[in-house]
Amino acid sequence: MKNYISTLGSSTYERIKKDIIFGALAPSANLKLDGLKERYTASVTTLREALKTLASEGFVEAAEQRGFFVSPVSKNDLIEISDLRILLECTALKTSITNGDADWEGNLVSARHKLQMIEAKMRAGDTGQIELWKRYDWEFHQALIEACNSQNLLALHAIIYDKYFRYQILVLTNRGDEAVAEHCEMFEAALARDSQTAIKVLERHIRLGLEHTLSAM
Amino acid sequence: MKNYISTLGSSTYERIKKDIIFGALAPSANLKLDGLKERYTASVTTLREALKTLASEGFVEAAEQRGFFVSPVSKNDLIEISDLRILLECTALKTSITNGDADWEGNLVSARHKLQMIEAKMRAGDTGQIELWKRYDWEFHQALIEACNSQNLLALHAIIYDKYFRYQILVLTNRGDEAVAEHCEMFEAALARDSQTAIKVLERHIRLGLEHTLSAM
DNA sequence: TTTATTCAAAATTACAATATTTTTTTAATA
DNA sequence: TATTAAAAAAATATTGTAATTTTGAATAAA
Repeated sequence: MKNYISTLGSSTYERIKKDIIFGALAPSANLKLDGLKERYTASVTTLREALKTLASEGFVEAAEQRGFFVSPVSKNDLIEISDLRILLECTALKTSITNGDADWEGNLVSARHKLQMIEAKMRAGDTGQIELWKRYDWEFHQALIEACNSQNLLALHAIIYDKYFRYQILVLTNRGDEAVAEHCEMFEAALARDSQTAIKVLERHIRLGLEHTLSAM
Repeated sequence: MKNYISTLGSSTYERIKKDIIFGALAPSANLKLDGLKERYTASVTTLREALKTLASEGFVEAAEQRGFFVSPVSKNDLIEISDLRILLECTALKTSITNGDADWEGNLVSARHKLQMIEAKMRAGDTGQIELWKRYDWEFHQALIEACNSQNLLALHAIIYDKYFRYQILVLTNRGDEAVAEHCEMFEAALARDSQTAIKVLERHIRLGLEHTLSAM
């Protein structure tokens, strides 16, 4: 269940990635190796490995011989990312609802329960657990599509999800109640094996999030 | 136009990737750093950077603390990759045909011309230019979807295309005439801005390639 | 036959050397 | 004097090597 991070290399990679997604490393920020060495207490070797990997995933850009910087953000990029998320996640959702077994249902119920708990807290004004909220939102969406029978699709989706999420954090404000209701609808439709409805709601969910974020940029 | 490779790091990355796609490094092959050091005349630092990047793209798998190996192949993986290629490339093709301008048409005509030339040679029995054939096939498919207005989509597609291609090389035999005809049909449909037909042919093109490869595995 | 222990192989990481880019300073020209 | 060009210096990225850690195999003890 837990994602054990054993080597310094992989934990450094995870930390930088998290800092980019949550904005601690701002879009377009210059990533000097000397600076990162202090910040993450790792050697250039380790840091470059992490940065190269992040570059290949698109969280970082590498300017040959001139270092790395955090991938910039733009309205156009957000639109591309949102369209891709709709494409990938809806495709996966459809087959997942068709194929999902009892384990899938159980896991989905569990994920939705945890998401509801944190959503209630957030609604009550507790904004100190954004990381946990991200995790539970992710686990819910992941649980929905997990039975899609394509590891390759899930892998691509995971990256796109994170990129979409960075924009949400960027504008800080949350859609709140509306998004919570969409999660409910998706959950109900999925359990009822109504993939058509589930997909429709998911697309709306992503598209409204896009519009909300766009208007705040 | 040309993809200049300036640092040892990026050229090493490209060489290993090519060796994986063309099978010089066989599926599941163990990638010991000492061995690679000789083969690519590069240091472990450089090699690890390349391998980590390839791992993040899925051409290599990294077993923490126990080294790297070439990603294995399987029928199931090929099916996943083919489905993803259809999803991504058909989506891109649709918008590309809608948006493509005169430059797009010109580039497409050029790409198709070069592809036809090499296809004729291949049909005549010249099998010594598989790398060039790969390049022209790629450039043709890329030219078709280039105007899709999503760099993010094109980036994901590029990786999936390469993974699909590795399987084609793996079974060595080529569909030949059939595939050539499909390229023609796609080209005509694209220029006629008949995206429905183009998409239909593209899906058939990929699916027949899949079946051809599957049956040889 | 199983469990420790030791040894060898291999991966990970730090550090140092090299090469490249960027900035600053100096010199030359209009 | 202002402006451009050249040279030098500083900052930074890239790459190689060596030290450290971890794993896997071989041997010895239970």
